[in-house]
Amino acid sequence: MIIKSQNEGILIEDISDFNVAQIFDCGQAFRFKEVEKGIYEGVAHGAYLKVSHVENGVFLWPCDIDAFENIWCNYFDLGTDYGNIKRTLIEIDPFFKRATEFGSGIRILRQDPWEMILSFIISANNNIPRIQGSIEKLSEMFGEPALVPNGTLKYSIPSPERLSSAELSDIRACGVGYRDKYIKKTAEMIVSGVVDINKVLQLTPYEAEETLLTLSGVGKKVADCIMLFGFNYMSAFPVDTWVKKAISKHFLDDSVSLNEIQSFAHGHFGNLSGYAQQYMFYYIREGES
DNA sequence: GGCCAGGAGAAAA
DNA sequence: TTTTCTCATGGC
Repeated sequence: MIIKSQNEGILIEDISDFNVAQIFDCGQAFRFKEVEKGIYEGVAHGAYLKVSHVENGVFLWPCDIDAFENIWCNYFDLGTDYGNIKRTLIEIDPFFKRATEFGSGIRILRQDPWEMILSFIISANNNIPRIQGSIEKLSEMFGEPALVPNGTLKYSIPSPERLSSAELSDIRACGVGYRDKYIKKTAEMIVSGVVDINKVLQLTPYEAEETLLTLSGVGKKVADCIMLFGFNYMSAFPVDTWVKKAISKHFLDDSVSLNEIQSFAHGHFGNLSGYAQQYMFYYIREGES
């Protein structure tokens, strides 16, 4: 991997296991979207970025060396060897030969914990386009405006403080339905200090999950997504309807309970569970007919 | 018009 | 403790 600063951006040459479309379309991030063919745009950790494949690598802009080192290198998890992870998963089960070839450029982003909490509360019994729309509306209504280089306005994810003092009807107007009260109450719990999300990383995976489960609108599956995408506990294995389909088709039988799937994943994939889950999710949703 | 979407929470068994 | 019902909303 070679990093070069040019044209008000960063060019990453000789990068492997990186596919922009797969990274942003595999259901882990909701605020990056394709604005032109092959060009994705979004806001993360309070910064604005465009990403695209170019002839000899991946180009990030607008971005200087400081922003790359402080934000984006970590955000895209560039320090992790995904080739090694894929080889290990294939050794564990040959199913992953197809799944990792299909999603060969997937990476688990390192996202903002609060953004993941808000996003995945909204995700419950919902679909991805609507989740994206709701988050965007919440950001426009309650977030802070940030001027981006092309002159348009982008908005940050609304803070817990702002949402805790918002009217339920205004939150619901963003299309979140009955989840309005979950959002407000969870925001209140974080503002009041009942749950300190800054201390979650000091906890064991079990303690972290127990803590997240006390938040309103956060059950087992949502907690696992927050663990995986917001705090990067790679032992987390979120089981949604798609992963349940994949597991019952390729590994266990049809009538397995969520607990059985969890223990199966933990036993087979261990600390690679989060990676395994993401290759599986992307493959079952977009790869298999 | 019923079913589904990256389910959670409360009631009922 | 486990199972069942209800909860907005839009797309098909």
